[in-house]
Amino acid sequence: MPELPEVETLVIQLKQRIQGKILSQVTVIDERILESDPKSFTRDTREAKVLKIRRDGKFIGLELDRDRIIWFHLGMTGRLYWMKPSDEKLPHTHLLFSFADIQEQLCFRDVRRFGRALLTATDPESFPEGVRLLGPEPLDISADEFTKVLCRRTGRIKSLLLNQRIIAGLGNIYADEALHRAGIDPRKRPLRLSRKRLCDLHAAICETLKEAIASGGSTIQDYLQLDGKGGNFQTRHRVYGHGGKPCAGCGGLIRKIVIAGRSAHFCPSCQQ
DNA sequence: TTAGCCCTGAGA
DNA sequence: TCTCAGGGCTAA
Repeated sequence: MPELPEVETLVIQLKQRIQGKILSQVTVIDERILESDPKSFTRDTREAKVLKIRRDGKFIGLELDRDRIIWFHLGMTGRLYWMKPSDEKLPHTHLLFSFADIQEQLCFRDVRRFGRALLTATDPESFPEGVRLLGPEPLDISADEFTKVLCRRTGRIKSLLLNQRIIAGLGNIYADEALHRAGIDPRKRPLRLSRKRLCDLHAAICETLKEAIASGGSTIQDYLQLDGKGGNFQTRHRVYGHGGKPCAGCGGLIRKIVIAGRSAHFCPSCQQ
């Protein structure tokens, strides 16, 4: 379940390895992962130079010369990894990218195929809808803007944080963790939260995301960094995956409930 | 706003 | 063999 910190970690590592490099060949193994025509995906990227790597919410974009961008969304189990010529290709590997001057191949695999890849032009109108409709990045906006975005909404705070059109990049892990840090019950509606508490939530989100990026993200099931190493932030989770265990803050039991079809973990006494 | 669907592997 | 995990999309 790669969220903003996991995707940001990959983007940092991709910048170090492939920024400025030339794509020598792109191989489509399973075209079901593509939202673009497979033929043009390989044709229009061949011999292209990677000018820049960008992150928009949970999307990764490789900006190429020739006015093209390769977009990846990792869904739940999507991974980008390096494969040495001597390595055996992992099952469920759908795309291979070879670069001039790099021996290893960059691979895109996704066991559950919730992820996707596509090629677009560079004008924002051509971007994938998921990128075009993205809400603001939590780390880029002020507490005031964050409050404005949320206060008009009537849904439950947890569901709103997961909605990419409202705020970009949060998923189940970091929404639960930030709500716990801010002491807010995930079932609460923003209308019933004071401005001060929404500001606290914004601060908690930023703090959680920054710590997670510094830890290389959270490795729970599938997520690994480009070089196959795991992140470390999972050891600092306070509620996510801790249902039925004692809360580090008060010793009470952490509850796991379902809100709009998504699991939510929280401490009923610390979060009101 | 929310339920259901897609998809596959892990664990009961 | 069944249930669960969940990001994002669609339909109700």
